[in-house]
Amino acid sequence: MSKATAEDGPIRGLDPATRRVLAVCDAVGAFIEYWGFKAIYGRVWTLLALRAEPVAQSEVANTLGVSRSLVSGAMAELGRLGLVRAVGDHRNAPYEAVMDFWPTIADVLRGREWMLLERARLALEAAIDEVERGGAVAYDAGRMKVLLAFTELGQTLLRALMTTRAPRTPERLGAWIKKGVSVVHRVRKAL
Amino acid sequence: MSKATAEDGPIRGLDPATRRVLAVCDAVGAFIEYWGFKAIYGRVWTLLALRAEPVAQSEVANTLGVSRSLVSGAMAELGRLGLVRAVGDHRNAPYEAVMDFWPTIADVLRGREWMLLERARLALEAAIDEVERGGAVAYDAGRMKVLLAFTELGQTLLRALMTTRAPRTPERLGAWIKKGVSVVHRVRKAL
DNA sequence: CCAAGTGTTCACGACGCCGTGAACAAGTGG
DNA sequence: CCACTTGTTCACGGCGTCGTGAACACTTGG
Repeated sequence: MSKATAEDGPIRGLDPATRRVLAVCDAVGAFIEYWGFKAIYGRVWTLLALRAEPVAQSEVANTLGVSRSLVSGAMAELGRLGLVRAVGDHRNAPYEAVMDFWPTIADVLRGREWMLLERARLALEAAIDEVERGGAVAYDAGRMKVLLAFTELGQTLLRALMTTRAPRTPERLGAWIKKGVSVVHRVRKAL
Repeated sequence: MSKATAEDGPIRGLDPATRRVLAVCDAVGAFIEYWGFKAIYGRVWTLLALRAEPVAQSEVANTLGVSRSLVSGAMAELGRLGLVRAVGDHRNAPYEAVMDFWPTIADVLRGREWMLLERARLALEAAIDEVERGGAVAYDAGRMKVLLAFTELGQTLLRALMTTRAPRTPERLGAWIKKGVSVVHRVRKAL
């Protein structure tokens, strides 16, 4: 947890708004770090997302208090993921955040969580088959089937998330999120 | 990804069922590793879950091909989390898996993801307040509100997951999982 | 035309984490 | 009673990763 945050370096003497924004950057960075990404990705993207105008890499580095090389790598990866875009075509064009990050999340879910669940599912099916035919009494086929059901539930949930598309315009996005909240409440009561 | 798996060591010459089960252990371990736990927790728990009878720590270590010290630490942590239980009260009592792992997942979600979302939410609210009153034109309050809505959606979803309790008996669990699958499908279409 | 600034690449140092093996405590069986 | 097994603790080695700073390519402004 002793990662570098915005509190390091001579960042203290900034205007209050920037400090609040840096707190948000750190919070988002910590959040997505738990999702297997690098914290710096979240911090860079969040800073770009909250800034009204595109920002140059060096300014990002200064504001976040990290080196330019780190920002360069992060920006390249974010651009490859489609989460960030250079506005203008010249080399030193400043960057802006892509606010429609759902496709990227869906891609990541598909490429990572799905493969993990699929691998577990196939292994479980093979084990069930082996135990039920070979009569290996040391293992419990019933529990295997419970775990198998969970992998299938997980894959169903993932498939639903992957095929859902959030609206791209901010107004519609707000309504969509509100609807999502109410749907979650309904499902909660249905179970 | 070059972690130690069941393929290491002299594990090759085991009966087919055990090899299938070890594949499942590795798959679950890899899955759980992406959720911020140690892979060994998942491997140990899965082995106990698939075995029909309680197992001693040393046998777990032999089967998985890891040291006893590693199994000891993992077993202590799993016991503290309520995912594993010693059957019998003497020191060398063998262990069995607790199949009702949902309360543990809920605890983890509450203690970790919730705090991360809450931190982001508070930081965002502070930033919005600062920008709207101070008129810091460099930052975009509208985008902040979009992110704030997402944190609220996430917290609503989390709260629903945390307060849901899966049934404890295997038969009911199967029905519950099936119902969950159909609910997911309905929600998918509703959006 | 050159000087300052910007973005990219790479080798390096530092840090943290994982798993091991050895030493120790506690039971068990002959 | 003693050898053997089991479980626990701890210092260590190995490994991967993260961020840095220096060197380089490229652009821009005076």
